[in-house]
Amino acid sequence: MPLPQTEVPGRLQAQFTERGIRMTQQRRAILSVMETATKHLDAAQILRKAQRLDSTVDRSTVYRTLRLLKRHGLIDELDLMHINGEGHYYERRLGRDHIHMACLRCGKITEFVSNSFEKLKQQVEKDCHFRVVVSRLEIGGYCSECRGGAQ
Amino acid sequence: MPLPQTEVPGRLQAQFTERGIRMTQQRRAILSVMETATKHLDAAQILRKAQRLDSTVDRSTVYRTLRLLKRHGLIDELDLMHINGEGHYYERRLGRDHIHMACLRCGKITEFVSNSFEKLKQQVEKDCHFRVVVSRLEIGGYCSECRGGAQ
DNA sequence: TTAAGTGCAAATATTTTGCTGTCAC
DNA sequence: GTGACAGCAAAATATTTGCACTTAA
Repeated sequence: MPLPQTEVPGRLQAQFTERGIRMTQQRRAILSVMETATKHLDAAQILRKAQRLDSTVDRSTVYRTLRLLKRHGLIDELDLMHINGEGHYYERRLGRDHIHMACLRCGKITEFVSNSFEKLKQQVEKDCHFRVVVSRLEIGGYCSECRGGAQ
Repeated sequence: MPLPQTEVPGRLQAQFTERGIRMTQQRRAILSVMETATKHLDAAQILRKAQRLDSTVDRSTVYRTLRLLKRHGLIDELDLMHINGEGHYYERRLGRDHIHMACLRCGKITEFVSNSFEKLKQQVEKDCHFRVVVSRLEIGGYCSECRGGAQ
């Protein structure tokens, strides 16, 4: 039942071709941004970066493309515990789910892959008769650097 | 003018007194809504319900009170996997965290309390040296009624 | 008394939509 | 050629803020 880890850490673009989704210049720019991102980006940041690759990219195209990627399960939408307002963040979805931890003091985001998380999802499938498609575990708290003293 | 407050003053209100937070007529209405809610409400729904208890409650007071409750860890903010748009939902925070499962087909929200979830959080504390304060696990998928056939 | 809280209106985000022209296939 | 996709502008949502008045403690 777990997804085969066959996902080549290559191209979102390849996924598009494979699924017969039409490729455009603008989508290529947005996909490239998502592929090369080193941190979680919100829609405004994605727009800005995409426009550096293709100045014609419009805000609405970013939202439409994000929705498309989400529908196809190629990206995840995160809130990062709303540490910086009510916005949303996006990241490429790779083979394995990971936990996001947000430090309530310094704002640092840490990721953590855990077998127990996978087992927990299996338990949900079994005990709740619920077919798990996507999941998101976000934790707010204090990172090792910030938890000294009174925290 | 006293509120038509038939409910027993609940725990949220007691928490306010306990923490020395000033109580107002408007906050009492909002707290009462949160205390008696039987499902997850968004800000607009909370406003509407609170106004039925006290017609003077303003939208901004709702947002300000929700922020206050969140800061004090008395409510949780949820997205329910953004099944119905990009809005946010709120629920009272009770003793035990629970998992939210959202059916991608019928929209039903199910809750699940799991010991494994508690253990997972303990593992994060230990392995990541991260002090867990709040956590949120949301799962999107198909409930038992909706998973027949091709799902 | 007085600092905290409130409504109101306006300002900010954030996301979506209608329309018309364009482009990938 | 044609249906999907684009930009643009405006609408629809969602949330926050400045300010003068009110109120809980």
